[in-house]
Amino acid sequence: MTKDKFKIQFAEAAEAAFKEIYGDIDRTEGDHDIFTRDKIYDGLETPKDPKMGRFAFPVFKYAKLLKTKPQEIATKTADAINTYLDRQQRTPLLRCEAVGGFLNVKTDFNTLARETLGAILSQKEKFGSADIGRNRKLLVEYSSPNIAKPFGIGHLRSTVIGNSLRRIFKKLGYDVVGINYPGDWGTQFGKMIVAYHNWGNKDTLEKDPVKNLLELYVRFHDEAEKDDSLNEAARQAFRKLEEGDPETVNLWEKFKTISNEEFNLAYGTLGVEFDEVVGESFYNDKMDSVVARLEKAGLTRISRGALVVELDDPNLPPCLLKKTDGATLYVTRDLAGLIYRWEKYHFKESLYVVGTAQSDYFKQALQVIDKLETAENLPPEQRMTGRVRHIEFGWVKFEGTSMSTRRGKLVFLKDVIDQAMALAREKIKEKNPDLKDFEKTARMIGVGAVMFSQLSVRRQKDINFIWNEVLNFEGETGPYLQYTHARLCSLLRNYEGDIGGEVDYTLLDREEEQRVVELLADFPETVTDAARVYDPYMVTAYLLKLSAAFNKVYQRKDENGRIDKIISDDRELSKARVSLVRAVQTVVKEGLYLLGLEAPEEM
RNA sequence: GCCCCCGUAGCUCAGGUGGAUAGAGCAUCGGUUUCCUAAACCGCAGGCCGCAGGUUCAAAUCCUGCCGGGGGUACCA
Repeated sequence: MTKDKFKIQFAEAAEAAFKEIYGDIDRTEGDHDIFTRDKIYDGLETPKDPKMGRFAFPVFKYAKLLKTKPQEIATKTADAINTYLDRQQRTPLLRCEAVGGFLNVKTDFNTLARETLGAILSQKEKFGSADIGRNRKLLVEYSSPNIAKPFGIGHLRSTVIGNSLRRIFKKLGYDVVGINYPGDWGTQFGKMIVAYHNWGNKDTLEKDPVKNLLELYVRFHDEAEKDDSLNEAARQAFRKLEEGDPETVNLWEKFKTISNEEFNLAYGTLGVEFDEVVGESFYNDKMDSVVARLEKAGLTRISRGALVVELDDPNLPPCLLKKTDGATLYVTRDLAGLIYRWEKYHFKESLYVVGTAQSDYFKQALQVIDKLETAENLPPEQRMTGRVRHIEFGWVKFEGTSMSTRRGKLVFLKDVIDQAMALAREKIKEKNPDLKDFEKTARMIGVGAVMFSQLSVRRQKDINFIWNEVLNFEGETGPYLQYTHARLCSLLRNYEGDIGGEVDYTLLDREEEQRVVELLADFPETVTDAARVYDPYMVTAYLLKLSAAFNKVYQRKDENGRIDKIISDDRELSKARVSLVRAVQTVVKEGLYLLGLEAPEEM
């Protein structure tokens, strides 16, 4: 956690004040002193209305213990805190005010502005960075699409969330390894192989590979409903693949190549990056040793013809390692992957950005690992239990209905991006026809709108993909943030003077401007917050607030109803305001980067 | 059946470890541009926070039950 220095100062002063006034009362709760600065720091909240102060401390909880009305506690301690602060500081930075049972704290604007804006202008995009992750290896697995299926918007969510988390943790100094783990193995390939033999051929496959693969996939499930023998054939085909039958392997390779080309195209347009791409099949030769290890630990048994590990959790079925026919399962490879990655990286943490539907499978896999490490009596530092985390997210529904690859009912990412870009072109033609980087900007905006759609709610929630909302560039959207950034850049282009050197921040005396400064000061905490809950949404919400606050400054009107311009004849005032603009631009750009969106300078 | 998640304005969502009059955006309606990019800004309107109890000085937030939606529930991933 990046701690706010103002809050720390307050907590210290409050501790001293409480002890001074209520020193003779037994202040312990259990064996903990309730008036420590840490407790007070943790009890700080943000007032509903920013006008009430930058932060606040409720004292209701002390009323019973101190046998005093909350209002009285607040009034008395507010005075004592202010006195204490006055003694400590030459220039008072904080001012405390009792309102009801709250201690509302206001920070001295000049100090806040000087420190915050100064830091942003000198650190630039490094503002908000930290080293709390130093020497900590962190793995993030995301995207992980299934080979032989088109890249639909269903896969988009993991891709976008993971990509963002990778950037957020890097910013905090973690040594991050972003991993793509495509599903290139499993019974589904048996299905594809059978489908290809029955209804496919080389020519149609080469003409439109991706489309043809989907057709085969859908047709298989269609026909398998009527004819169960197809499923049996698929199982056999998969077993042949596992046994290394050359012709089957060959076909599998072809499917893989086709899909990889499509995926890489998608990652390219989205600007999504990975440090490592390792498919499920990579673990094919690493499963035996895992199974052997589990057997040696005495954890396996045969149940209904399958090799399983029984779990202690009564809510989970046994974890299947091998099917009756000896073929492996998804979880088997995942276990191998878990162990392989642990041995390779000895990570501090390993994150799996995978949908909530697989939550039970993760529990199973992790409990198997836990049982194994316990059975082997490993010392704590050699155990990965507790370091692996399933970062789950809700479904992506389409216009209120659920998508299904099997029924061919899905939305292609490419179509979505094409439509978004088409709309972006239209808008540019309408609003800024002379724009130089026309196509490039249209792509930034279109892709930004699509990616934003995946970052606009907390990850645990389902997302309803609605065309009208994704293709809307107004209000709380990606293009709105990008537009704000472009406007900020435009101001910087228009300003003739210099920015650095002495700036008189007291000139930023409008309420709207001060609100922006306060928000800028919150950026570092926002980044650590997003990391703490593993959710880029925290950054999204922050950027929307910051942009809205800045846009208010931008269009603020003076007493005469005229726009109070940032750049005016008043050189000192302009300088102060443009410094603010520069700071906002820096933070918006960096925030967009953390989300994985590009920040156009003009649009 | 059992387990997990969710239920806030017409729609999509915010409301960190309970706190000060429940907030945004979209849509609707009205206003702002002799232009520092109106992809913006301002305003009107819109709510028994699914229902019923309980804990608390204080509950949208915590506990229990019910109703409604989604997901999972050994040989798919």
